[in-house]
Amino acid sequence: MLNDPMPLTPIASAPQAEPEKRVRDRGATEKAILNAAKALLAEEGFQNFGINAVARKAGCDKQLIYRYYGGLNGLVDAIGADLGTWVKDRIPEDTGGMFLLTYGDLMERLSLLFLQALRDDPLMRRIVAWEVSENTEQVRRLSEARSKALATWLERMRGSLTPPKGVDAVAVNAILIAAIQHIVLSASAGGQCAGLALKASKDWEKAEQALKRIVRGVYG
Amino acid sequence: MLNDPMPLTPIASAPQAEPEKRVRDRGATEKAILNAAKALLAEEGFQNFGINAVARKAGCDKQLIYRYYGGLNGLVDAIGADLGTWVKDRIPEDTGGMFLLTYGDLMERLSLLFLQALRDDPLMRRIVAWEVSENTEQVRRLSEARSKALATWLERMRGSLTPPKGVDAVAVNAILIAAIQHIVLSASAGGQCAGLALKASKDWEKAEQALKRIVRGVYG
DNA sequence: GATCGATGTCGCCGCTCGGCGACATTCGAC
DNA sequence: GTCGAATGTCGCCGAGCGGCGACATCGATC
Repeated sequence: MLNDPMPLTPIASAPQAEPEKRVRDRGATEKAILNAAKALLAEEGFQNFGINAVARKAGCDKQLIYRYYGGLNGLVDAIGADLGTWVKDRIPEDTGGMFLLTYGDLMERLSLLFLQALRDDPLMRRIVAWEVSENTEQVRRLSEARSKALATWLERMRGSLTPPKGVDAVAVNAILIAAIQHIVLSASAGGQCAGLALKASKDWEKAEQALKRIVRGVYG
Repeated sequence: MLNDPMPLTPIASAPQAEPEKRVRDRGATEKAILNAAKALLAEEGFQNFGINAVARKAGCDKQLIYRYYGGLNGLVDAIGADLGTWVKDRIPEDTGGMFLLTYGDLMERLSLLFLQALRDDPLMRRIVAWEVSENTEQVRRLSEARSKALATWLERMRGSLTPPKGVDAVAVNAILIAAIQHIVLSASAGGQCAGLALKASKDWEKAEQALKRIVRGVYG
């Protein structure tokens, strides 16, 4: 994924194997930094996320992060902007709602899709965990970007379906989303949640079954 | 929150040289350390939780933490053991189940009780956030203690009621607990969750209403 | 060829961290 | 009284952190 850390160090001899010197390519460097930051966040979490770590991972000097992104905050903003692509990757065009007859059909499908998407996306998971653990400027920016991406995704998937009368869909859906996020986070961190094991796919089937039951219970 | 036997500590500030002589009381020092650790965790979260910070807050030398608790891990164990008291504080003896006719009644009540308890307990909130953010030895120990306390609480409150047939109560309840935990964490961190504001008591009423609806939907 | 801005690199600063060795003070047993 | 252990204190170490000034190198332009 990331370019190997340029063996330009003249330890033994002049590298004849490299006819062309590594180009000074600001765009590539910026990309390397951004990718390193995303990868670092996804792999290590926000605990060890800092200027030095990103620079190490990107194989560049940390000064460049200051120059190109204005420091960690700017870099986090860039990650947030990059999060917009999350939506496009996760909209199945073909099942755009024409087979979803009821709001319950829709929410059942969305719940399972969101669950799966979160399980498959370590970066998103780390960001969610970050959101509930800190309240710094960086987190706020990232959180806003994620929130917007999620809202856009829900909006696009919803189509023209409307929730049944008498149900506060915003509140209910917030709770459903909260449940999904926390279940995935718990599983990712400790392999279980409130006594429910969440490791084998059999475990996840039980969770999905329960989730469907809950959605159907409230939305019919 | 915690009884402070020493009137010398000003509010959340490093204790200066007291005119009053400080007695050599190992028990009191141990208590001060434990209280400082709990308070620090509750107030600052796990980000800045370390030997130096605890010692500073306790107004003692960090060496004593090593001596008395065997380091941070032992101190965390002590916090975990202390968590057992959580159960006793939150069992209303009078409404021990005799007015709860159905499992749905029970779970509705438990959900709201748990929600309120979490909202009122910053330490517990921080621990939950810690659980989903890290997977270190310390977190594992603390998490286990919390899990056991929660399970005990649920067990005692459940009484003799049994869930309806055909419902995977373990899975469903895990999702409900996950939802509550994440809602409270999100609110605590950012004042909202998935587009649902969670600041004013009016907001919380909406959330509670939605939660009740969900519980009733699945448990009747 | 000389110049100058863009790009990349190096090393220092002050700080906090966890850990620990060494010392100071007090108290109880004898 | 004496002495040893319990209790409390001090300061150092190596490491990592964010931040930044100064330098090195390259490419385009004149």
